[in-house]
Amino acid sequence: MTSTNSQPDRTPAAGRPASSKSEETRARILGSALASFRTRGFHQTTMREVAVDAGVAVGAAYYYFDSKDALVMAFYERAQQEMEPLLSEALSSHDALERRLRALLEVKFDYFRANRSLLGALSAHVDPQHPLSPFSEETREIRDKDIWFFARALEGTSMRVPADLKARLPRILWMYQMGLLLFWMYDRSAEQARTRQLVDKSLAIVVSLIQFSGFPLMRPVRKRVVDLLQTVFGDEPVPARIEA
Amino acid sequence: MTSTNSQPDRTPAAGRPASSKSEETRARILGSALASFRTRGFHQTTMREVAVDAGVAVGAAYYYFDSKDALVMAFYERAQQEMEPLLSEALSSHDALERRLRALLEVKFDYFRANRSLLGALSAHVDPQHPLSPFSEETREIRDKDIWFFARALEGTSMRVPADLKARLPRILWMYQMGLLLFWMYDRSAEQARTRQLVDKSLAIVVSLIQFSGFPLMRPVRKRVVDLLQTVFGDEPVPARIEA
DNA sequence: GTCTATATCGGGATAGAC
DNA sequence: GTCTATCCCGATATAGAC
Repeated sequence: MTSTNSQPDRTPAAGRPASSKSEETRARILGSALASFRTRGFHQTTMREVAVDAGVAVGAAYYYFDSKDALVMAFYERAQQEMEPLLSEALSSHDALERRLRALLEVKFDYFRANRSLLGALSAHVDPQHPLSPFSEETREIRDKDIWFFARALEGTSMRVPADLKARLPRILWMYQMGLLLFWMYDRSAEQARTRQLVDKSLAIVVSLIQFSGFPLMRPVRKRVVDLLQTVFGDEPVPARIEA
Repeated sequence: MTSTNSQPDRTPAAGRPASSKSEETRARILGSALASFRTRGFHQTTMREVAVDAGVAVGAAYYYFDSKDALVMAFYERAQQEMEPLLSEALSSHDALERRLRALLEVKFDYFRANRSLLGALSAHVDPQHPLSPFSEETREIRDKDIWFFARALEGTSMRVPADLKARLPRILWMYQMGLLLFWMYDRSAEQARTRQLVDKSLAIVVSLIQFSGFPLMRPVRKRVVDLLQTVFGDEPVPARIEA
């Protein structure tokens, strides 16, 4: 759980023109792995099963994926890639901040609905040193792309947000999203009704807070909070847009 | 990581008069395990090593502890037990809420200082279904005892806290503490300076918030927050004092 | 380059002899 | 209560077929 070199791996875009055959095998292995993860959970799934289900030898599975964890990483990457257009669309159809944020969240929940347990395997890693952690160096690119959508959600709205807070807000909102997803993953209530309530109630509060933050009276409080945020997150700026 | 039956295990208090010899072996195994966890980390430590260091066979180690995880659970229990008197003392030497909370936190940080990596192994489990999770049924007793100290911290101070919030606050403060410990575990700054800053700044804000919460003007905001808390934590009350 | 087959190793966990 | 032998699995390495 500590050292798992999930190498850059052989993505289609990585080199020559996608060598169809190989890509197909890779996709089949990833597919059978995800299916197994979904039905039996990450830990119950063995690489031997994955290989058999995909109709290849164990060695082939390891040829394409450096480790079991690398399969999860591949899922993570694929998810981000597939969600990007959906997230862009979500933003373009709403103006008010609350609606925009909600739209982003809904894309995530919809996309991950079928993979709740899998997501659990991922978020089991809090340690930023672990490659699969949402806070690791290895997942930075994915994370930054995602944070960027929260920056866009803020940009595109008419609400005025103080500059000092605005610089921190995308990352905070991303954290807020992660918290919601975490709660959702382990929400045992029917149809995750509790998560739904949590989203409604917390979103309203979050947006109010952002609104209030601009009031002159709130300035001293805001300064203290921004200072706190700086302590937690350091000086990392909002990631610049990474061109696809 | 999903199913790990760490059974109630054979604690001295569990049955006959402590059968000294057996207890001694058990303690030796736990001791060598913790030593290994500290120096080499949880994952690098093998049960074979633990057994050899304790001068027993692997099977013997498994006779006393159902799994490697059970060793961590034993550590968790022992920690709670050993910290209780220290926590009581911390409370009895301070009056102001901020001082009382800080004193509780300091006991935790001091106690766990030598075991930072070990604590990491524990908190790797967010899933409330996992026995070792700080939110699991298996750790409920330990958790409840700990939450109870936050209730005491609130009780013993002169600050007036609205009843609706007061009922929720001990659990919230416990969560706050868990967040701080989590940050601390992975804080790579020298001497965990960042955690120290985080404690100082956040504690001031937390106490201010509690103070403000009683202002009549804050009532509507407070109601919304309390409602939110209820959604997250359900109706679980502050645990009653469990008599030792 | 893509894949099979197979062997080996380390490590958690267990069964059964003593 | 304790030990030995064993099992299973993830990971890795290698030899070689195509």
